[in-house]
Parts: sequence; structure tokens; C-alpha cells
Amino acid sequence: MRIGEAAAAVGMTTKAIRFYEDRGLLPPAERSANGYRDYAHDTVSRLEFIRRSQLAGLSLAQIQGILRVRDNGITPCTHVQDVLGKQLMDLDRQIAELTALRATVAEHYATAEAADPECCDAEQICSYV
Amino acid sequence: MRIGEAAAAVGMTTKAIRFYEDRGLLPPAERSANGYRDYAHDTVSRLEFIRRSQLAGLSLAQIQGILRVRDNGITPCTHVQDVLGKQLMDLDRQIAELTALRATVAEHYATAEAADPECCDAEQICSYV
DNA sequence: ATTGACCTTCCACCAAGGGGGAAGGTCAAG
DNA sequence: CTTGACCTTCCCCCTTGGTGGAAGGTCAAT
Repeated sequence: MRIGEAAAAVGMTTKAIRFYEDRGLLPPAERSANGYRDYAHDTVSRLEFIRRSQLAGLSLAQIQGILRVRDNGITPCTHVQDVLGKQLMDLDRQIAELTALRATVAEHYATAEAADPECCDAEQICSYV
Repeated sequence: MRIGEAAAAVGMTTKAIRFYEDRGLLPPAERSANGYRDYAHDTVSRLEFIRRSQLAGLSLAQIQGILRVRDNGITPCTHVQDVLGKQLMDLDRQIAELTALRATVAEHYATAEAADPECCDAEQICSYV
């Protein structure tokens, strides 16, 4: 199948598919006699795996790591578990950071609600932040 | 004061200060006879305001908006409250998104822990994602 | 007079994940 | 035989918040 069909099959753009090939997430495509990329059906599975992984918030680099393991003939289960574990820790860290930031901003907001606008000192631009 | 002194006073790089000027967060600097930027003391306050605002997670565009209001001679209190309110909503949205993503990833992770590695189907690369 | 520490401008680069569009080749249908 | 829909490679563009370096000017101290 040609790149446009593969793209339509998984709901990606042809640009994205070429980009993934360029980044090493897809092996260099087979070519038809006219030079067009010619994909086997398993490429669709691979693209769908990339999509599922992205939905799990994995970066292309992480996805590439998993695919490389699979391409070496090893079942990537252990590696995937590692990556998912790291991803969980990373998400927890991000959520904690955002939650802390939210508390700070909420505090500023409460100050701004309670304060007297006339007390604004031009020197420090704004005392609520 | 010269740019290096201003930078040292607030713990920024000279690069960052020129960048802020370029982005319109600072007015075009006064120049000494030799062409060097020559800052008045209130620039330091302005830079500190920028820093405080960044610590509250505001983007340079948002900070610029606040400074523009202040530069128009208006006390930016109301505008700042608006921006902080938007920031709170934005943070809540981001936290909700990350929390939902975390739940998804945790589910994948639990599946991976419970599943039999031998059931791995090469066709779909990895059934845990 | 020359070194060193400043300063100036401008241009390039980084993360991530692609999108836009040019210039050109290929192929089937009307 | 020409039109339209594909495909190819190529390079530039976007976001945000800067950083790095080159090429050159300025100034105080040695």
C-alpha cells in the first residue's frame, strides 16, 4: 500500500509517516518500481502502536526505544513496563509541580481579591504577584 | 547602571534582559554616550516583577499584557486578577488532563504487571499499550 | 600599547512534533 | 493529451524562553 493509504488507514498525515521514518520509528520503506513507498500491512499495526503510545503520553524517543527492542526480536514487555513506570513517576512529578503552582497562584488570587486597589504601588508594578 | 549590573542585581543574564527588551517587556533602553544601555533603578523593579510573574507560571505574553496596562498609567489590579483567574483555570485543566493520563498509564501498567509475557503478540508490538 | 572585562548587533540553535509549500515525477481516466 | 490526484525530496516555519558564539567597539588598568 502507498503512503496515502497507510495514512488514511490510521488517521495520520503522510507528513507524519515520513517524519517517523526519518526519526527511525519506521524502518526505511520498501519502494515500488516508481520510487513510491510501498508498505506491508504490519506497518499499519506499527503506526497504530505509535498512536496508542502517544495517547499514553510517551515521547517518540520512548516509543522508538520500545520498537527497537521489538525489532531485535525480544518481546518488549519488561522494557515497556520500565517505560510505563518511569512515565507514572514523571506524571506524578508534573502533577505535584502543577498542584504546588496552583496553590501559589490561588494565594496570589486571594490576596488580589481581598486587597485594596488603591494600595497599588507603581514601583513594584503589582503587589499581587 | 549598565546591563551587566542590572543582570547581576536580579540574577538574570544580560541575554535575557536584551531578550525582554526585544519582546517589549522592557521599553527601549536609554543609551550612554558610548551606546551602552543605561538603566534607571526602576528597571530592576520591573525585572523583579517579571521574575515573580514567571514564578507564578505566567507567560511572557501575559506579563507583557500586565506591564502594558501599568505603562498606560492604569493600576493593573483588575487585569492581574483576570490573568490570575485564567491561570487558575488553565492549571486546573492541565492538572485534570495529567491526572486522566496518569489513570490511563496506571491501567496499562497494572495490565502489564498482571499479564503473561508469553502472550505477547508480535503483530501489535505490545499489548500493554 | 595592550590586555581583559565590558558592551554592541546579528545569526544560529535547542527541546517536540510535526505542518506548509515548492519543484518535479508518475499514473489512470476523460 | 491533458488534467488531477497521487507521489518524491527539500528546506523553511511554528511554539516558548531563552543560550551560544562571531565580529567588532569601549574603557580602565597595567
